[in-house]
Amino acid sequence: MSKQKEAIIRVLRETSSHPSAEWIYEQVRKDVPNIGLATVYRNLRLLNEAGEVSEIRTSGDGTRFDYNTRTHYHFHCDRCGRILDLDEPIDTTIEARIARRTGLRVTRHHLELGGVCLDCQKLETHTGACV
Amino acid sequence: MSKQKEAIIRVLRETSSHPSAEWIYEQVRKDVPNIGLATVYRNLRLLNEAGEVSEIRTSGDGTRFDYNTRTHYHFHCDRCGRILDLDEPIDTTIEARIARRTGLRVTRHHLELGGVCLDCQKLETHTGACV
DNA sequence: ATTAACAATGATAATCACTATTATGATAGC
DNA sequence: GCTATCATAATAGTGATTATCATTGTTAAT
Repeated sequence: MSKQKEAIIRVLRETSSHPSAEWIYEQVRKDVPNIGLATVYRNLRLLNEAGEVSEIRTSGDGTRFDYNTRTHYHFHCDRCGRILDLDEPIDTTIEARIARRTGLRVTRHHLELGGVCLDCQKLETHTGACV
Repeated sequence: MSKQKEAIIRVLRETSSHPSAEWIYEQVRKDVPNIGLATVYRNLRLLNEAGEVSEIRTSGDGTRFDYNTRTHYHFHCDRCGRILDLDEPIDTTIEARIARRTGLRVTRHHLELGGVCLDCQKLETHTGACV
């Protein structure tokens, strides 16, 4: 466990957002100024393979990382690109159900909702923009 | 509507797979041999913006395209990368439900299951590979 | 038919996110 | 102290996608 890896985990743990590798890099630089971007990518990949973080591939923006590896659902704002956690209850039967019906081996599932977040809706009202 | 755009749509309509831009490019070249790769990308982007095709961003493999723009759910094989359509019934209430509960404006949702497809499972048996 | 206006193309350069390479520095066992 | 090991920093490289731009259709008016 290098100080770089530690710093990356600390950044991930202390944010409730779902940051990109680039953003994580910027934050970690405050702790470890001469860290390389490749180190961030490498450790994020290793952490993902070890199941300590999970990758989120969004529609439109790049790859994001999540310290919370338990299955949960996401909302993606098409305006600002932010990802929010939803507290929608997890469908615990769908993987087995589809596996039984189709024969596929199902090991994960993810639900993504999309639209406009509260902040971006407020912004519309203030500016009078019509969408 | 150029003959290039037409050919791209034809390829998309005639395949049940969820092809990458590169694959579409290879197919369209049979019709329009000297089409440029950039033209394929440009038209795919335009078609997506016009809502005539939809982009699928997978975990691991690149962007895929789907001529079917009606909401439906996908299965992503983590071995071969193929995407299959599921005939799981669509949850028609979730968008409104979450919108009501959270205030978010919800305009779309997508469910992705992941695991190992039938072909890749067969392959395991034949080779005796242990996963 | 000719021209003008304009949209779409093909070729290629550039960009972006990410990965491989390589030489270096820290750490631990001998 | 010396060497093996491992993660690192720096940088070059890769692959997918996008921007640029001169050229080529395409259409409409003359």
